[in-house]
Amino acid sequence: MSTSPPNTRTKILQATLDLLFADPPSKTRMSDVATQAGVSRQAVYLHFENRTDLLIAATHFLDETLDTKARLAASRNARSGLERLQAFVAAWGGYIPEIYKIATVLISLSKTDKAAATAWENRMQDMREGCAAAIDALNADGTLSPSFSPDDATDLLWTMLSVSNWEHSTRACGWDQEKYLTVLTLATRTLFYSEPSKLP
Amino acid sequence: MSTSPPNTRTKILQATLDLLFADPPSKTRMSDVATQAGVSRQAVYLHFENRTDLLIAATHFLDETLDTKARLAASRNARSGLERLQAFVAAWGGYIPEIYKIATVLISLSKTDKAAATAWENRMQDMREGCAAAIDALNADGTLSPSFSPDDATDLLWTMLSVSNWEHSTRACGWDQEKYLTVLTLATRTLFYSEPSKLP
DNA sequence: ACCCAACTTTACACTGTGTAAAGTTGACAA
DNA sequence: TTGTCAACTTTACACAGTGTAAAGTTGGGT
Repeated sequence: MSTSPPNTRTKILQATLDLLFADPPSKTRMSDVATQAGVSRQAVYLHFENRTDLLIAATHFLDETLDTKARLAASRNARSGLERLQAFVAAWGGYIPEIYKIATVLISLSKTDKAAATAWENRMQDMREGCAAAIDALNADGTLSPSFSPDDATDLLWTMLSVSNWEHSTRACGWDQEKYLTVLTLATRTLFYSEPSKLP
Repeated sequence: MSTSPPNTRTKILQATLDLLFADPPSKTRMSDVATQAGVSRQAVYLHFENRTDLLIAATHFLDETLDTKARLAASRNARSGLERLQAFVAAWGGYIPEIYKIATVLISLSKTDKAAATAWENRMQDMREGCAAAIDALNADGTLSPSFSPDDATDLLWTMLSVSNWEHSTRACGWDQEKYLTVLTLATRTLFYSEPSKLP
């Protein structure tokens, strides 16, 4: 609804994302953000306590523009457990590239900054719930592989869909996004799905 | 053979490892290392160009004391492809906790430091060869799952055995080392091994 | 007695974060 | 019209950590 003049706070958040997703990659120092936003460095500190605070706010800001929740909720419409698993892998796997850059910064801040660590942990816990829901759906269908308990399957799926795995797949392995999705869909299916037995 | 008086270089490297693996965790600034080694901060710069150089040297130093090569070579004695896969998972999986701390530092330096990135990449490429050898052994036995090409299987195994996956498993998932090994052994077996067909 | 290499001491440049405080400006109100 | 207030700018500085520079010190070998 609102195409009103962007206030300074919004300009700063947008500038942060612009820099974070810039190609070629650029630094995201407080002064870079300020320059990009066309305000003074001090103005940034007027709106955000510190760099971590800014980056966490930028993450939320990005969520809004990406309509994160809606996209991840799509897998809830699947009819079977397997469908739901695959829809979740596709949704989350497709989402990662769009948050990758800021996720990386947040993760690396997490090592020294409690607030960043908590912010990232919360997102990862949300994501784990998606994993749990997919595994539970398989389990309800009776098509969860007997090799894994629901909890272990959830954790393993959670691990396999981590941002760092996506990074490794697309950087170190050199897979493109399509290949990543193909392989992960197949791998998770192989790991967690087993044909329903004929017996009741 | 040599229990000769440790020279300064060795004292510095040992001090670096002491700090890196200290519990509770401690900082590893150049001054911390110097203090721990009982030398001046400048002495550290006399032996190592910069912090990255020091940490890479410490990694090699750790390799020597851990006899890395020998441990990872053990899987070469396995008789079947499956045995070899499982031996490799066990060997590498058991190795990760011992290099985890320094690996983390090297990885985080990699983001800004070309030398650190190269050093870590080299190690990961060595590790990938172990993955490839295990997958090739399966393939030679005719027990590699037809779902994956040898290359894809190698990359996927490589990804699953990454340090960050170990970190996620033992931190976020809260698995202990034994559970990590159990789950990964089972998961890699499920993914990559298939019963030999009866037909020739 | 001298020298040299290895080390220490002191001091400083540089980057980036964060704090402090005084100045500017433009909108809105009395 | 003047005043005031919030948002912003400008300038300046403290602090941590890396890395450089250069002048001491010291102890073993010749």
